[in-house]
Amino acid sequence: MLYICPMDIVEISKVLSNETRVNILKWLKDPESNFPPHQDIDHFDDGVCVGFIQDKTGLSQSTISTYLTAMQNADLIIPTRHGKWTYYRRNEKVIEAYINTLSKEL
Amino acid sequence: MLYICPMDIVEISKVLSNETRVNILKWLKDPESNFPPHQDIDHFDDGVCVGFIQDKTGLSQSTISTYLTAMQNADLIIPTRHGKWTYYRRNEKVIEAYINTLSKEL
DNA sequence: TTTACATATCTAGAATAATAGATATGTTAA
DNA sequence: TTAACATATCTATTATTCTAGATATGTAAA
Repeated sequence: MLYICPMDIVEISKVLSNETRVNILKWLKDPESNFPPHQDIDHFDDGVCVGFIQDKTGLSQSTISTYLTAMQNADLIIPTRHGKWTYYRRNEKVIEAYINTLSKEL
Repeated sequence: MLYICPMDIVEISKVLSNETRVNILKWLKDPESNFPPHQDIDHFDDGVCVGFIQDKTGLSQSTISTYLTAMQNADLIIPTRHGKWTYYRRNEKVIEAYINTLSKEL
């Protein structure tokens, strides 16, 4: 079981206090249903590229990049670079640990 | 099982994105350990009065009142008036429902 | 019926977050 | 190499949150 510092509750809650960021996490649960197929690779094993996420939200590229960086800093998502593209996938262990921590601490 | 609208994730996460508010929720889990006994009543059945919460945080009265109002608006705590004092206790059902919703939706 | 007290609300300044345009960085293709 | 592209970072503006002092409201005691 992954240990999440109780102080992280605040940091992760900050990420979840924005609807777009919550939606991104939800969409990444099921990329096949929520995004078109990638061109260079035929799977979503490393997640979804930034451009697709941006298109889906309708927000600017810089805003989405900022959001994804914040989510990555909170360890909620994991980036992988493939050529020109950065793919983001959920960090299931941290998400689960966060919910477990809430169950215990909150 | 209480239904929590997925949109409430954002509202409740906003409450939890502040360390003082998280602490208040934690303290209210075990008032006997975290607060002195009340004068007029010899129990914490309806929670803890605002003044005690304010003392514990060290923040101003108006700030704590604002926090408690926000937490009440998010249904995380329940107020009860006894004479001059307002007591706040946790809304366990909503807290549990929030965590359940996160488990399913997030 | 004043006075004191507990809490809520109003008002405002400071701090932080949201957001996008411009620019920089890193990658691939020509 | 240059050019094109994907993403990240910088800069700046607007919006929201934090926080407290001042004031209002509601309750109980004198």
